[in-house]
Amino acid sequence: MTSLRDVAARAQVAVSTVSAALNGTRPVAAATKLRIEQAARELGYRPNLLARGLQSKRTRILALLFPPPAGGFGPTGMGFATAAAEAAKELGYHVLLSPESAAPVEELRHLTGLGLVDGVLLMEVRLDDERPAFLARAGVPFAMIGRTRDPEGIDYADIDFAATARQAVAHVAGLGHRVLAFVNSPAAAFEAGYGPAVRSSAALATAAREAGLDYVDGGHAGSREEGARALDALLDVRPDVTALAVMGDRAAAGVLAAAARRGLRVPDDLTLLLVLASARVAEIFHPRLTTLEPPSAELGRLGARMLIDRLGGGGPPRQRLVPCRLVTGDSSAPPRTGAAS
Amino acid sequence: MTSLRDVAARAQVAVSTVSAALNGTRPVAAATKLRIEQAARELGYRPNLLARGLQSKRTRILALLFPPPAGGFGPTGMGFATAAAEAAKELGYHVLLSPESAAPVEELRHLTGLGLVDGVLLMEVRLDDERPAFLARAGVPFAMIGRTRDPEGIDYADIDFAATARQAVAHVAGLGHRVLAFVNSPAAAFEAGYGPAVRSSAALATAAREAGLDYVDGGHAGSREEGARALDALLDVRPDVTALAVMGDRAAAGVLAAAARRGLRVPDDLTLLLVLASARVAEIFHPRLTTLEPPSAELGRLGARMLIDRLGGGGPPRQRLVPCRLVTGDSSAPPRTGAAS
DNA sequence: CTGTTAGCGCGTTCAC
DNA sequence: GTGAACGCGCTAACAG
Repeated sequence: MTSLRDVAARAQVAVSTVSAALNGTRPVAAATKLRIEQAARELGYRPNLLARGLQSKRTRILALLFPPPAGGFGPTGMGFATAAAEAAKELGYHVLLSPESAAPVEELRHLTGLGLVDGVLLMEVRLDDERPAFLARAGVPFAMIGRTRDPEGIDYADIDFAATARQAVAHVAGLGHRVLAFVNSPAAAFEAGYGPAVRSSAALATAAREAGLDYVDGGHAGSREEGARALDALLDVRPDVTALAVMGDRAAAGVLAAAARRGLRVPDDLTLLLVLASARVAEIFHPRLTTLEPPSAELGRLGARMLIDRLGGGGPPRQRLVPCRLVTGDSSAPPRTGAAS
Repeated sequence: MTSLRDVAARAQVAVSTVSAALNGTRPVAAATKLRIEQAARELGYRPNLLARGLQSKRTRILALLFPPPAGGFGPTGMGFATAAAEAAKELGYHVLLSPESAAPVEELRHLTGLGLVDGVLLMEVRLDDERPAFLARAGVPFAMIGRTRDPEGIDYADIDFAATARQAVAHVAGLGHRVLAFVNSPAAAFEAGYGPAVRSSAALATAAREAGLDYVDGGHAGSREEGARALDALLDVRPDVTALAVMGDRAAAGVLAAAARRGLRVPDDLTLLLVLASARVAEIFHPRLTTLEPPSAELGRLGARMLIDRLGGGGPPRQRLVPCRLVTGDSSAPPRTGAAS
């Protein structure tokens, strides 16, 4: 562990001069500066982050809070995390992975009290999330990936559900469909106020109406079995549905299975859209599903950048909405003529 | 930010006494101790990790190194990370997420030079990985999730490929199959010495031989297209193959598609096994695939524990192998009588 | 049993 | 342009 002092000794200068030379805090003669840099290089000097943080009150460490394993999107969580960590690294920051327990606020109080992190990045934000309120009150800088019901004044990056829904509707309407149904994530997620669950259905309904399509609520499903039941229930009531969006890969698998069981072929008899799943996952379905891929990496990056900018100073809150990417698979096609009543 | 001094002032004692009382470093009179604890509670005191780390040379922070996004297992990476972070938290440690760039060793040199982390947890270890050697030389404590070709003397937790392969072979042999083929991950991964790719095929071949089964090398595939081609190539040469293990979900999707195209039904005409994919993923296939689910969470936990134990003191290196869990889906069945020549 | 002192490695005043 | 001194919050010596 070579320290500033070692470098100073080797370069024959005072410690403070080395600090100044390396940080550019104050002017240092070119010659001595060179000597110092050389000495630092030879010794493989690395500033001790702890000492620096202790002194400067800035650790350049961000906490990334993520919920218990089973929650929400699943695989895409990793996308946020790695992208955020990478973006942070580019800006000279580190990311601390903080798994959340049952008592998120207590957890946060503890974590932020340690003086270890400069700010917090929130994932899986619910509409009425209590964490933002706590952090704001505690004066801890933070940003959200996702957003609360009323996120005014808070930095966040979230999916642009409205644009995404319009995209989806345009896709199916362009193919000639007149009716769009949607099977949402499990009721529990919806009732918990989980953003994507609540906003997806609302946005799809609105977009469909605006485009003159008939929107049908296909209920909720989380498992394969529930997905199958959802399709059955849906078609029993609305046999005129020719296009269906599904949130959640397992539910989609169930829908596909139930469709096959009913003798419906995808995409000939039914157009299927996966909502908020990666193209990688959409591709393992048969047929390959058309999907609205969430911009996980982009959101992670944005979240990290926003938070770091915020640490740097004031400025108005930044709020970014990014639409999903429509990746066309083999599950979309024009409706069968005469399928609708 | 309330500090030790504040607590000391409030409790009318010296700073060092507070430290001692809170850490149990040295005996403190019960009465004063109580007073101190009360004061600390009232002030909401949290020890500053930076100051503590600076003094004690132990930050209680672990770095979790993970490779660039696209690599290896994919989704399961998150399993390692969250489990490791949770296990660490239970033991009073934090986990720093460190994305790895193209120059892993330089990266490590930098990271460990910062004095920020006590130890390093390595993921996605290759057989001839250079990182363990560097860390050992640098005297940085570390543990691996996965293992090198010769991991003697190093702490690691890895998949028990031999046991997993025996399990797979027993499964198909128990159904009556006599021939087992294996489509491995992309050639690039194999040639890079990526542990799971290399060890899976070797273990399956050995296990098959021991059980008296015929083992057939089905080549490599990473994408859906490659998976399809792999099946075609395989069956052209060995039409007697009735059981097939595939590593990688996209490749498996291709195999399934190619099988359908050839008029082969799964599981009636072909038994399909997914290797090293989560049950969650296996479930979205149609039919539900039988899978060997990697013990990601368990490995993450073990890795974190081992590393922390190592920091605590010496002791012999701990090396743990954990088999995958066989989750039976709807893709395994007895071979069609007369299918083999 | 408790208080005083020193120092972890760094940045930042100040004098010079 | 440079150096000496102080303090960030904490732990670990040593006195008392």
